[in-house]
Amino acid sequence: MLEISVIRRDTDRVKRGLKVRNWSEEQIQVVDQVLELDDKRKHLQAEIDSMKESTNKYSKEIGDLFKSGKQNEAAGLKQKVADLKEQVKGLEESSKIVVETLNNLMYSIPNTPNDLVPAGSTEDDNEVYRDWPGTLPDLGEDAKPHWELAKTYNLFDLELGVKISGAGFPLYRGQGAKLQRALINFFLDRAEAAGYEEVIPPHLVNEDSARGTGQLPDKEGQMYYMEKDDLYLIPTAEVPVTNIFRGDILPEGDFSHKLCGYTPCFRREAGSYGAHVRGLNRVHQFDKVEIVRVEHPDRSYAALDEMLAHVSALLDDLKLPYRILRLCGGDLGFTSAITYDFEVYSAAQKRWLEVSSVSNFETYQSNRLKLRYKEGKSKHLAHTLNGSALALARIVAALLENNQSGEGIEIPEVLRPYMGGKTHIN
RNA sequence: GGAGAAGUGGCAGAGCUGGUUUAAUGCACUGGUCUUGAAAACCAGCGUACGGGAAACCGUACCGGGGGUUCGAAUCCCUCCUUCUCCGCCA
Repeated sequence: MLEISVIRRDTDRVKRGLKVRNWSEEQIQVVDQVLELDDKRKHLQAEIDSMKESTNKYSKEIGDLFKSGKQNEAAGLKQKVADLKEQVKGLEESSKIVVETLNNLMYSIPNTPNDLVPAGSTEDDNEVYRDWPGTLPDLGEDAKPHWELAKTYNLFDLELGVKISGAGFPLYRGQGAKLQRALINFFLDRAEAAGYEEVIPPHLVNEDSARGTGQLPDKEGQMYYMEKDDLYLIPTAEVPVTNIFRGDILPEGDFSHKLCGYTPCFRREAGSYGAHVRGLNRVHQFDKVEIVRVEHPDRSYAALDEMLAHVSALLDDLKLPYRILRLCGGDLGFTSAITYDFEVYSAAQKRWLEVSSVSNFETYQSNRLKLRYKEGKSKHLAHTLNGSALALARIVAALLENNQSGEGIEIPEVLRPYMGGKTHIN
């Protein structure tokens, strides 16, 4: 969440940010409410503290009286303390309500967008940051969508997934399963080569973790929840990997934190049905390699550029046509200051599929995580970033469609070492 | 899952018959004295959060989390979590 000190100091900027996110003037008033409540909170706290100071002093005096055998003189003081405690109790109740209300409001304020983020309300307002320079492949009318190709070559089976689990849980098999494995290994090897340390994190996380990266309370309905154990299935590796740093204070200059991890991702995607979610376009479980960085505020945007270059290189090597979008305020994630989406062109469906999202959260997550770094004697919130590199299901969809031919599906050269040297799936 | 033990500041570790504990002591760390330099020795400092203050500094809270008893809780009670030992189960 935003720092209260920032809301106080840069009130106008915070409000402008909400406007970029398409908030109404009325909604934006929440900022003023927060400041009022914080004042209230401080007042109450000061009052409570000074009363407690008195009770502490009286208690000490009582102790001294007892030790010097003047028990009867303590009675009056005891009464004073009892009265004060009664008052404190009342004030603490008020304070609790104020703090709770304040926190809820704070949680409801999204990150302030970077100045580069265009205003806008829907995905149609996203800015094309880098378009595909070439012409898009035209496979003609005979081109098959990936779900048909999957049947032809026995790559994945959605009906079996339905039988075993339900809609949206694909079962990969044969060359399709191997292709998943190949892509995961390719992505991990590339991340490792770029200096990211590989981690295999837990796939279920507790509430603190889900809150730390901002999935809670904003996206509660998006996650699978295990009530019996009070755990959430991760919607992305971002959650367990970023939470590695929850509560940390990094030593001076210690910004070598580049992590990558493969995990399955689980998303409820409630209410998303219809033709546009066919096949692998939108599923409840998919595989993804994520890259995560913790950076000094002065260098986080340089890191973001590196991450964009990293993801671009992956897609270049897979020979998939793609474009990069800079998300507009209305489409920007709640916790993000700026997000670039990568979309690949899926030639049979003739549509762009989002395969990566690379974001700088600046201090929004680190404030919730209490992730700081030391600089001299002071401590400051670090910047956190992450990006998909890459999400598999839609990459597979595009790969199958774009690479189909009479000889089967051509395997991109960079994947062949992972596919037993084969050039085609057939 | 069952039985038992334990969780104290960066680490180790006392306190746990409730009130000189503002959490002892050691190590680590920082500054200083000494030294050509270093080590050793000695001296001093050394946690986090919130609030007040220009600052020095002051106040409050924190001894796994939450709640309770009491004028007063690291210390007593309840509850949850975690770790360790033994047993059971198991990839």
